[in-house]
Amino acid sequence: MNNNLVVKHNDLIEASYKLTLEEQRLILASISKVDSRKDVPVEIMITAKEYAELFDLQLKHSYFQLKEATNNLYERDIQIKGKKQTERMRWVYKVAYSDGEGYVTLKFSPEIKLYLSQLNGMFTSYQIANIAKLKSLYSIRMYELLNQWKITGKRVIPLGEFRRILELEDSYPRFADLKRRVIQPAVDELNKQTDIAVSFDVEKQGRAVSTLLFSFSAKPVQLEA
DNA sequence: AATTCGGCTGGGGAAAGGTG
DNA sequence: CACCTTTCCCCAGCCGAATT
Repeated sequence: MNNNLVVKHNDLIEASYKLTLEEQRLILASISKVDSRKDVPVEIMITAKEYAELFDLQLKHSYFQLKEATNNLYERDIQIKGKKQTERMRWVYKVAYSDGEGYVTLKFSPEIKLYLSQLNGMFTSYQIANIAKLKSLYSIRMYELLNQWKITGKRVIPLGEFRRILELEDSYPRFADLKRRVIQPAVDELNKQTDIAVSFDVEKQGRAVSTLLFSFSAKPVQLEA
């Protein structure tokens, strides 16, 4: 057993991608099996039981969820901003579901591995338990983006950058809608379900919002359910 | 211009419930 | 314990009206 720690290079935190909640959970469960100081295991195995326990789900529902999430994940891609180019790649290059045995295996793409292992500096880490209760699509991403700046407790993100990271460039053209359907729900959920207390403000250029300003701090230690 | 608020729709998450 | 289908409800996403 490990301590279910997720460690990602910051370029991965700020990469542009979109996953469903289940796919996101699968990725995080997989990453938690990687020792960021060492090499990524060739193949990672997740059992339905582990999955259910990590995210507090009923076991009988986790089989199908896990199977579907795994198959969907195979199709997902991610764009990572390099120095000169933005690279597009897949999360995994192989997945398998073992019928009758209740587990999946997956292999991270070689390129993705670069952001998960042999890390020294420029990475963000947190416990899965801190985000296990999050259900809203963007909450987990937001948690990571904030956590990256844990030392200062402040995160400033240009609006365009925020949209790029969450792949919301073509959605919610009106900022008011983005705020109501994405930012506010995520902030509310983080305040309710995680170990940090968050508030946010905006900066305007003329009349339009140009930058998001998040402030956050660790909540006083509370009892874990 | 921008905002908030109200409301509509489609799709998906997850609960309910059942099989072997 | 492993697996599957059906059903329901929530919410992502969009839009109009009133307001600043």
